[in-house]
Amino acid sequence: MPGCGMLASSNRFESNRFDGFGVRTASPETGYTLATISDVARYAGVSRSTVSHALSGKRTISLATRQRVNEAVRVLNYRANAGARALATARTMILALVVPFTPEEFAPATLQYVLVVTQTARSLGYDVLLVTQEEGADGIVRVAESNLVDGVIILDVKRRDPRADILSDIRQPGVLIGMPDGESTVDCVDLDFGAAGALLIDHLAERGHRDVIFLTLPDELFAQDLGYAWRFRSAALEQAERRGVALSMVRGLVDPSERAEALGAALDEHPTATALLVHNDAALIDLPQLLRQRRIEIPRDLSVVSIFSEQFGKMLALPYTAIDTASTAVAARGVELLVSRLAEPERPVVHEFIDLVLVDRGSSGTVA
Amino acid sequence: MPGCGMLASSNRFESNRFDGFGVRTASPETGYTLATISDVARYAGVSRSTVSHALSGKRTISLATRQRVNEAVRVLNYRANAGARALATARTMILALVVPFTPEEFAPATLQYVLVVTQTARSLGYDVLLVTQEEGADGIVRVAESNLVDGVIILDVKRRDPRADILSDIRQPGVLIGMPDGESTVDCVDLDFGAAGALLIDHLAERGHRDVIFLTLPDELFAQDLGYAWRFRSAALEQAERRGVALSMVRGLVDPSERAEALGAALDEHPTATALLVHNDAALIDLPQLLRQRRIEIPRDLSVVSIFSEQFGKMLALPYTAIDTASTAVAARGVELLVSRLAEPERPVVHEFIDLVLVDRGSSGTVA
DNA sequence: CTGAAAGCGCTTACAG
DNA sequence: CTGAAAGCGCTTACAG
Repeated sequence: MPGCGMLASSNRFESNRFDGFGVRTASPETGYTLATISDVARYAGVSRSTVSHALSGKRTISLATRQRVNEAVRVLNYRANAGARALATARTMILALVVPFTPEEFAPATLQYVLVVTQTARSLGYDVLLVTQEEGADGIVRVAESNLVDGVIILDVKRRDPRADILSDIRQPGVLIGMPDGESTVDCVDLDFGAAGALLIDHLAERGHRDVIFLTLPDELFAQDLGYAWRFRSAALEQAERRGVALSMVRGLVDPSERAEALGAALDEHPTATALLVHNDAALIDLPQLLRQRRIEIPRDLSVVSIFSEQFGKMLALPYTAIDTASTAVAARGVELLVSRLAEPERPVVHEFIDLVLVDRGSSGTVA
Repeated sequence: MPGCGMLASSNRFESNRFDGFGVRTASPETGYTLATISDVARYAGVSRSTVSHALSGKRTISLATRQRVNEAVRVLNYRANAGARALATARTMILALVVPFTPEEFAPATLQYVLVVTQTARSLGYDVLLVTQEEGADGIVRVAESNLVDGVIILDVKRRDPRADILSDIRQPGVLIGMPDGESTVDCVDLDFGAAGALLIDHLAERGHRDVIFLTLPDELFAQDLGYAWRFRSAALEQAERRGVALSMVRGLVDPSERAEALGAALDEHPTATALLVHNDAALIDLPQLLRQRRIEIPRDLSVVSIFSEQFGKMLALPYTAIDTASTAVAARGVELLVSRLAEPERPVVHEFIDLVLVDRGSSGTVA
């Protein structure tokens, strides 16, 4: 198809006739070319710098000129070329989001983070580029060093996270959604999973529970050094010790059939337990059935408290008193922190916890 | 912090001394600037065009020169600026992925599509930019007209999808992961949900089942005009008619507590049914419990066949004979189609179905 | 309030 | 086999 290449615009500037602009042709078959800032300037009868300033608002433009520019933009359907703008400003308005791919972890929560990060970023003027865990640290370096992104968001932060170290090697700022151990030099935000574990123990202790089953995440997630897993468990164990609560720890399993069986066995082995503390989304799927099978009524026979995301709870109608993991708030705040650092690179590093909210759904009773 | 701005590189080219290159300084505190192709050219003692060609391999370069360039790239840690490259080539090597945000739909499948799309794109040299459904059609137009992306991938395709129409308004090609009604002018790939519905009916009919409960997706998803929902249901109904199978349709519900109750009621209301056909992820969560409660044994008392993704099945250990939705294959193929269209814009449009695979897990028995 | 010009960092005909 | 130069489409000091 000779002579109709999409970039065949070499002589677009030769003519002064207004039909020479790079507007769309009627037929998409013939190809068309997008209007550039030069087209707009010519149509409006002003300079390119005036167009640029009129659109950015970075200097005062007379009303008449501004209107002419806006009209030209409208007629020519002009939109600034992202690459050219990025080159000129050294900002891409794109954030990288490093998405975890942890088969042992539960998908609904992960998707929620991805969606909220993207929406929040958009509301602040940024787009989101995905970097898969598969590509890992290399991916972060790649998109950073090629100046493809202005900042990096990391999910599923580990206590000792190599990806956090990489952030200090690159030009762009980053934010951790999750809390690493020690004094991170990068902004981070998370739910306070330690406080959450302690709070749930307190909740049970105050109601007289002294014999509690603690159903944790599968070992595979602890092996991945995930901060939220470790912090919740450690704090729950410590607080139980402090409050004189006997905590029988039961490890969650990844395999779904073994998973339910192990949980059932744990229930059977601890007939004296008056409460169940659950930090394990997968187990929450199995739990209702297991309790019903055993004719265990909540909270009469057993109190149950847990921690899960609002979305997950709604999906399954989980009727348990629980702390909301607040994934929406955490993810949104993470993006805000990153964007604020972009605006003010020298502001002090913040390590922020989102407020804990315990939703009482009546699944915890009092022991005499 | 005067004099240490990250872009303070204006006189980088004045000096011929080799310490003038834009390599990183030891301390990240002082800021640093990335090496450009000019730095590499100077270090290697060649022209910028030679560097460019040596790296792209687009023309033959003498071994000696190539080695010098590679060494310079290594020493200066050079990586091409994405924006500059995009501007010069009119290609960004980024694909837009329009992610659905359908609360009624099940998250695990959606995340799987996102992950596979991203990984496949990477393996073909592309990055993936997320466009949320929230921003909708405007988002597609925005990233396309600003030349932020080279192509667009659309998930959760509707039978009559306005986003598919938008694809013909933009310069970039698109691909639909899902099948719209009619002769789409854009490439699309999907599982053949129509054939899937018919195949499962055949499977039951061949085993003598004549009285079958058909548990469908919630009305909310049909209301969204989702192609896979409609096609599966229509085909199942038609094929049942053809094979003389009485199909009692039970609508899935979104609310999780009503959902299980309604399904239980349906089971009770159809005691003569010998089989259950399920196209509803959420219902599959509730099903094991409901069947156990009623002491219904599979396949002795009831045959169950379904359709779900491998990932979802694994998560719940679903022991049902079922068609695999093959989300991995579908998503990967979608990206391949888009990239192949990028390479060959004039190739004929393809509407492709991924092969159906029915996995027999022994949950369907024979009726005398 | 506005314009001419330089520059961002690449690629790619063009010329040798 | 290699280089000088133009050009991609923006923004932003600089000058008036």
